[in-house]
Amino acid sequence: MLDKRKEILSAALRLFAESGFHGTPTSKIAREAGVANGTLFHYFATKDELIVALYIDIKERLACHIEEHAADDGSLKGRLKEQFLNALYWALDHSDEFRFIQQFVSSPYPALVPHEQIEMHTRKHTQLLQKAIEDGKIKSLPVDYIFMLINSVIMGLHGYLDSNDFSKSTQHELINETFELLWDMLR
Amino acid sequence: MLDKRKEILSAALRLFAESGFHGTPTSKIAREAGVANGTLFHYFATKDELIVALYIDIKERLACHIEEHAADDGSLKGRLKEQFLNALYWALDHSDEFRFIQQFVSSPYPALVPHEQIEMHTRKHTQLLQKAIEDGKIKSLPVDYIFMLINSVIMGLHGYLDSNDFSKSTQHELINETFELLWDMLR
Amino acid sequence: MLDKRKEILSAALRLFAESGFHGTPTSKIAREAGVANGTLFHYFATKDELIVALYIDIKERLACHIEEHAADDGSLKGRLKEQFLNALYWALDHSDEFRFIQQFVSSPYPALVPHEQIEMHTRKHTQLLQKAIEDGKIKSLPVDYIFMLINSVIMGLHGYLDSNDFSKSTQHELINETFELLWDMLR
Amino acid sequence: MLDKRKEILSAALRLFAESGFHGTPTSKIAREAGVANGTLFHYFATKDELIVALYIDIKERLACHIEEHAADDGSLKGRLKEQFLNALYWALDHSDEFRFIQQFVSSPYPALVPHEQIEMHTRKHTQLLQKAIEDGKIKSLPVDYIFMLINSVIMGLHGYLDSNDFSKSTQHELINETFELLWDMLR
DNA sequence: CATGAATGAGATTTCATTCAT
DNA sequence: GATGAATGAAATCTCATTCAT
Repeated sequence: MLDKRKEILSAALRLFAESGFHGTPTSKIAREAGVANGTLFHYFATKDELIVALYIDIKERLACHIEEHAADDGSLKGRLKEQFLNALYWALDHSDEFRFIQQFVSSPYPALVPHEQIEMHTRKHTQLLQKAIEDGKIKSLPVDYIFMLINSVIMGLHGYLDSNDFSKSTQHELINETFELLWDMLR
Repeated sequence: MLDKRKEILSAALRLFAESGFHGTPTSKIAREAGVANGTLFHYFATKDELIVALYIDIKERLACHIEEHAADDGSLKGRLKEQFLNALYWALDHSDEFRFIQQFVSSPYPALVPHEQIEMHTRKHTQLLQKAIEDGKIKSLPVDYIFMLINSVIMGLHGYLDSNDFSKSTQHELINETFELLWDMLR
Repeated sequence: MLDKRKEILSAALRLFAESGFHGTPTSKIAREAGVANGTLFHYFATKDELIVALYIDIKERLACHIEEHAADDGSLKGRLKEQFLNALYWALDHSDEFRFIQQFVSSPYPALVPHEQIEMHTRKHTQLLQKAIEDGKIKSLPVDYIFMLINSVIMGLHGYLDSNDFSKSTQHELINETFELLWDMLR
Repeated sequence: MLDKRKEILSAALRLFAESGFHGTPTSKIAREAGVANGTLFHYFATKDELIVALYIDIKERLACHIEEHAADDGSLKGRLKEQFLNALYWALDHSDEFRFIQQFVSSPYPALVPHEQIEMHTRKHTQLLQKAIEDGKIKSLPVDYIFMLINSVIMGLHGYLDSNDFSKSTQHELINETFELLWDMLR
């Protein structure tokens, strides 16, 4: 085994998505990760710390993904759309991660995350929006308000696609249409 | 005490919103409800059953609220707006209920709710949308898709209002504006 | 319902035989007997009292059965055989009762039964043996020793017949043969 | 402490014999064994599992005892007698074990013991009987039938000796005489 | 670093029993 | 007598965490 820390995070993610934070004992995580019970506590002092670390880990991976796939050329609308699509495709491909995040944000855990950590990740997304507002491309509304609207729609659309059983192409169509709706709304 | 069952549900709601399902022992719920430990299990065979019962209870109360405050006269847009406002004001006035629901839906519990129960509550809301589509008032898209979009925005906006500290009038303005954005988007 | 006390005893017997004393809650007994939870405690102050009452009840019914079916005429051997057969057939026809008794005697409950109660029932059986010894029909050994031997064989044979699946006639044959073996041994 | 598992089994045996399975809380067993409450469940997943494990443990120890003390030379009768005496003396010296076994077999627990486990232990005893039948030393009856008869008498005699207060020599005499009675019966 | 036996506080649940109606 | 909601002590079992090896 190359990296026990990663094995633990990966096992934890799988199990948390399946049974929730409290339905998943640390012993089960350790077993699933192929390490001893106590080893988990070498890497994460407490279960809470593991959960928060997993949250940060996922957020970073998501940010990387969006950054990597950002088509830097093109119009502002095109770049925003790119982000929107990337976020959704990532979510569809990483439903464990997505369920974990949802669980996390509607739990008392976020209080344990250093505030700047959260800022940092959202900053990246809001920068583009900020520019779009300043350029008059979209309505002049508070950035975080717009960010919230877009985010909500992403969450909702993901849930919708996840619980229905659409074909890849139907999914693609719906995602595109939804972005257009959003764009019309914000323009 | 008039109704111990209600006392238990009410105490559970308060504590779940505060500390989460698993951060709240049944013993604390019983104490807070002013009943004996065993009494809780007289009304709810398991803690899980209590959680599901609470979910259904809240959903019913929300549905009643929206129904009661539905302005039956007026345009379709007016009636939809009424529902939108009602949902949001109810959520703002019942933040415990709202946090509970959020926790609930992003947990493994929904699997325990009989499917028809869920249908029943959404049906009421979708009927009006269905009519709006048929009358050509809003875009011809799947009802549940539109319902999802509206819902997402309600959830997001609630979270936004909840975490900022706006005055009542600013809140009102934001809610109205948001509805108008939504309406433009769907029209 | 004619006699709630009897209904309770009857339900208790069935359930005790099935799940043991401690695997059977009083609430289940009450439900099965078709009476309210608290009613059980009108008739039996405690669960222990119910168990002991049931033991005495069964012992009395067994004694009655043996007495009723005692062929008073005939040889001593014939009368003993009659008792042996009656005991076994009763046991085979009343396996719940038999399992209850077995459970009872290998539990701490017998300590709660007034000693004379026990004496009374055995007296009836030992009287005939006493006479047989005095008449020189069977070996001159302590009565309670012989009683123990016979009893043991009855218990063992019952278990044997119960766990195998013999036809009625094979059962009958085995019972007869066993008595003859016993008789030869004691003669 | 050398072996916590053994300490737990030993404490459980003592307490079960004294107060029955259900009169003995696991917490008391742990305390008596000098281990923490949770340690018990490290070795035995449930209380039931502990009870079954204890049963198997005792059965094995009994089988070992009988095997070890088997006088391999001598006549068939002599060897059978040896087994009979060994079983009885073991039972008299291990009354806790014996009471436990009695309790166990007249409870719903035997259903939890894998069938082959039971077979295995009885096999050893029945082999000698099988041989005796084949050699024409004892009556030609089913082996398990004869085994049952002998067993019943052992159980009964043990109870008899246990509840009376005989001297060692009287005990010895009774055991010998009983074997002779049995032998005459089976011969 | 890694292990996994050991811990013990605490959680859920059961159930004999009481008592107001 | 009969009821069944209410009780609360106690039982079983879980699990995050520690620590000697």
